[in-house]
Amino acid sequence: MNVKSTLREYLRRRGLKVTHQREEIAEIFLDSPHHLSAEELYQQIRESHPQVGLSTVYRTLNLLVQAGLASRREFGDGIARYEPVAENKHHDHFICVRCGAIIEFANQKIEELQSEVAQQNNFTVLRHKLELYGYCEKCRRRR
Amino acid sequence: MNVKSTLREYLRRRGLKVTHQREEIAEIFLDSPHHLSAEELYQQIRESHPQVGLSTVYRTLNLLVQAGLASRREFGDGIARYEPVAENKHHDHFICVRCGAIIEFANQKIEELQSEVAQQNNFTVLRHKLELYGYCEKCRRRR
DNA sequence: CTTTATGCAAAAGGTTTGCAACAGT
DNA sequence: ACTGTTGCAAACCTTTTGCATAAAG
Repeated sequence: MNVKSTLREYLRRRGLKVTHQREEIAEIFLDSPHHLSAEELYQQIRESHPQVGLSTVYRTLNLLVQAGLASRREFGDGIARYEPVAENKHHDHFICVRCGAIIEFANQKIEELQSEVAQQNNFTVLRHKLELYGYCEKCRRRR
Repeated sequence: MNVKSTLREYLRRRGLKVTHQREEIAEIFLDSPHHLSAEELYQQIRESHPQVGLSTVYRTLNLLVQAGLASRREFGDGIARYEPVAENKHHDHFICVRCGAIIEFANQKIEELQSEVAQQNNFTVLRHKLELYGYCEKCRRRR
């Protein structure tokens, strides 16, 4: 709902149009588990709105990314995933190499580390991605 | 050269063949700046060996990854990059969002952080990727 | 000789785009 | 009315694959 109104504002500010499709896609995007691919979002949409096209899903996701409301990630399988940009809730990802589970975690020290490294190297850091690959709790036992 | 001999061993151990193409690709892979895409490697190869096909480059890169000699990375533009796996020299990446430069850096604290987070969440971490996105030294001035 | 690799072209798979019909402002 | 958007199909781009030929062991 917050994303929806922010998107509306974003669209109006640039003379773009607030369409049903965009609103629907934004809504489903919000209510879904994180790390949705375009195809998955498309399947969800078509349950309630069978006429929506896959291209519109892609176009709207790109729009959300441009508006800073979504971020696009690639975890190495060639399929892009999108997730809402939560204002104050940055998190990172653990990816299980055995079962493929993607688990979020947050760690305060990462922020410190980030600015420290940035200073050392004269970078201005806008954002970061940290991914840990290994075995999740279940899979480490079964290994 | 180390990669080349390790690759040779890897191939022999599984009854695969040591071909000119594989040796050439491994060699160029070594001598090149990091973060090479398959296409870039292909262009390099063809300067000295115009008969080599792009599929062979892909196949050999996959081989190198399977052998643990290369790692495949995706930085968000849909093109996979490959880099040699340096045994004891883990590093991470800074990506400039303005000029696209990819700069490596290393930070010891990352390792500590990693095991800490792993413990907290009951993961077994095999490897990690940390990417910082922002402005590099040049671009932050010109901004 | 037998088996695996190569190069080419074609296929795949995800994502983007051209265009005529359509909807928002 | 005007301008931007949609859905469809086709195009695109990177990566993979099938197959006949070539090279390695």
